[in-house]
Formats: sequence, C-alpha cells, structure tokens
Amino acid sequence: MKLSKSFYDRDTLKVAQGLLGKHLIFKRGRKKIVGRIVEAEAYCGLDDLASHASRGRTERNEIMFGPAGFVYVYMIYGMYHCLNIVTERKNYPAAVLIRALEIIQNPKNPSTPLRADKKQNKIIAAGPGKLCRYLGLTKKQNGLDITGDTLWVEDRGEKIAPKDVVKTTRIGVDYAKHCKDHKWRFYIKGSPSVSKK
DNA sequence: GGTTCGATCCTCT
DNA sequence: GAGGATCGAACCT
Repeated sequence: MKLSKSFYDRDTLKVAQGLLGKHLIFKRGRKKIVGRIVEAEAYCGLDDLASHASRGRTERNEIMFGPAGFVYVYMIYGMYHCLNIVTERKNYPAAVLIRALEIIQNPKNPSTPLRADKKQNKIIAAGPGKLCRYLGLTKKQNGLDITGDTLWVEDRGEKIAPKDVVKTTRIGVDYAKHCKDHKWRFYIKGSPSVSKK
C-alpha cells in the first residue's frame, strides 16, 4: 500500500530508517519504474551544517521548509540530481536523501523482473546521482507530491529488523564540522546495492 | 559581474 | 587516493 503524508510527517531519523525495504515508484510516460530502497540519509533542521537548509531559506531549498511529503530534487556537480523526501512540520527544514535502490525489474523492459544480479544493481542505482538518472528524475520533479499518482512509496509488507539496519555517518559532508559525525545514514545490512560500505 | 564550491561519479594511478 | 567533468546556487565586490 502507498505510504501517506503521516508517514513522512514525523521524526526524520525514523522516516529514513522506515523507508528501508519500501518500494519507490515513478510513473514515467506509460512505464512504471520501481526500486527497493536500501539506503537513505537524514538531514535535519537549521543546525545541521551538512544540510542545504543550514544557510537559511533560499529559492533552492524552499521546499524543505514546507510540509512533509513533497520531494526536493536539486542538481549537484553540474551533472547529477539528488532525490529527497521532505519530512516533519512546516517551517522545520528536514528531508531524507534517498541514496540507493535495489533494482527489481529489467531496466530495458520494466514489465519484466530483473534476475538477481549484484553487479548490475551496483551500476544502476547505487548512489543518489545514479538513482535519479535511472528513474529519470530532474528538477522538473522538484516539489512533486510523494503521495500522488506520479511518484510514491509503497509498503509491500517487508519488515526490516533493527539489527539489519546499519547506522553510520553520511557521505560527502566532510565540510559540515561536528555534524559530519552524526550517524544519520542508514542502510540494509548486507545489501549488494548500497553505494559505499 | 566574478568567484567558489558542492548531499557525485568515473577514470586513472 | 587524486583529479576531471560541468553548472548553477550562494556569496562576495
């Protein structure tokens, strides 16, 4: 079943962990592209120096200051995009960066399943930039409702036990002073599709 | 108007 | 582990 607004409108760390094992779906034309979320990071509040919101409200990060359940897509390094889902209450800037998907369908023909292929998973959607490239997400999708009919997350009944969740530091935020040490990155232990160990 | 640099990824060493 | 690709947001002057 599709996750509703209330799933996202709560503590960001809980949302990030809760998204593991859920399925992200993007309807692109007539195709439905699906991936199982295996890695996510939390970005919480104005005080999180790793977050775009730490420098205050700007045109780019505006969506992070809005209510939960909308997506924040931004361009990074001039060539990649990153997908975030906004969490928590309006005026509190927070979001979960979706960092890796396990591909469960053949990318060339989404109606057929992909055979379990660890290598292909790594190549396709292990990392936030690759994930957006795979799904076809760009800034056009910025602000989209994550509970709508174009892009959403489904619970397909899988439960990830706490012991199977690895909690560690976030990637690529060395500039964030003490905040770089927060263990706000979560991934499914043993998954072949996480971006980095 | 100019400069800096990034929530990345790939290639080469 | 280092460096390049590539560009727009953010922050100067």
